[in-house]
Amino acid sequence: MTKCLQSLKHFHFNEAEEQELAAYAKAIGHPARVRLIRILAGGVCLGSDLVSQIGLAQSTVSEHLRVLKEAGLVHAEVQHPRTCFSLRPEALDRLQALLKDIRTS
Amino acid sequence: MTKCLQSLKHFHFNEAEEQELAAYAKAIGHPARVRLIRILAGGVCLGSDLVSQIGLAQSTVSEHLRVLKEAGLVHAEVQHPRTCFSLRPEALDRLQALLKDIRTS
DNA sequence: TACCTTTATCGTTTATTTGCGATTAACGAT
DNA sequence: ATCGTTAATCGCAAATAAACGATAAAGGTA
Repeated sequence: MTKCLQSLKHFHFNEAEEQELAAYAKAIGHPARVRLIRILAGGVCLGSDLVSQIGLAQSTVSEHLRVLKEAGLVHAEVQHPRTCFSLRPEALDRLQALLKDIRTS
Repeated sequence: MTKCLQSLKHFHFNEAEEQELAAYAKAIGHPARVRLIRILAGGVCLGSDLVSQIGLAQSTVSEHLRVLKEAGLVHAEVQHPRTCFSLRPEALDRLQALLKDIRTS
């Protein structure tokens, strides 16, 4: 009841970390992007292969990959005319650390 | 390069788990909801206190709480006229497990 | 130079999300 | 029975996201 009011005083919210966590989560918050991440967890992959694995238009997959790139979860290395996509494990590490911290913040 | 094509064969995606992970992530994917979760990680809290902690309208906070409830991350116990909100740690456990599994799926 | 392949971007449509004020519902207390 | 308090819901506007087809860009190759 008042337990809450007490503990609130001690919060010094790290707004930057909150936004960081929210941004990661938002990027992962779509089934197609979860699938992309899972595929990439198995190793690097060309965009065209990702497109054929996922039942979505090439432009749609490209957009999902852009979101993942922007969030720092995925890396793209262009080797014309292809692009080699890979997961950035540090990003997942970071996300897991943020999630863990949330429980003791 | 072809590494991807090889590994793709072995995937038997668990679509249910993908959607589960995406749903959790989506719910967390907003700074206000991250903050709500962080507050609740410190203990149960009344809605009115949450509203005053977050600089948003009561209806907006209520909606964010609804999203978190719907995702199973938060529990609400009505004690009229108040409601006591609390975190559901099992949900965070589950989310962390799903995230961990993503790397070895 | 003119193709070919692959990915990114554009333009559009539709759906979802966010945020707010106003209202309603629920019930305990007066 | 009325009042007060608190949270949920409604109705709306604005912003953002999702998806697609079409087009463009970027280089290698013939």
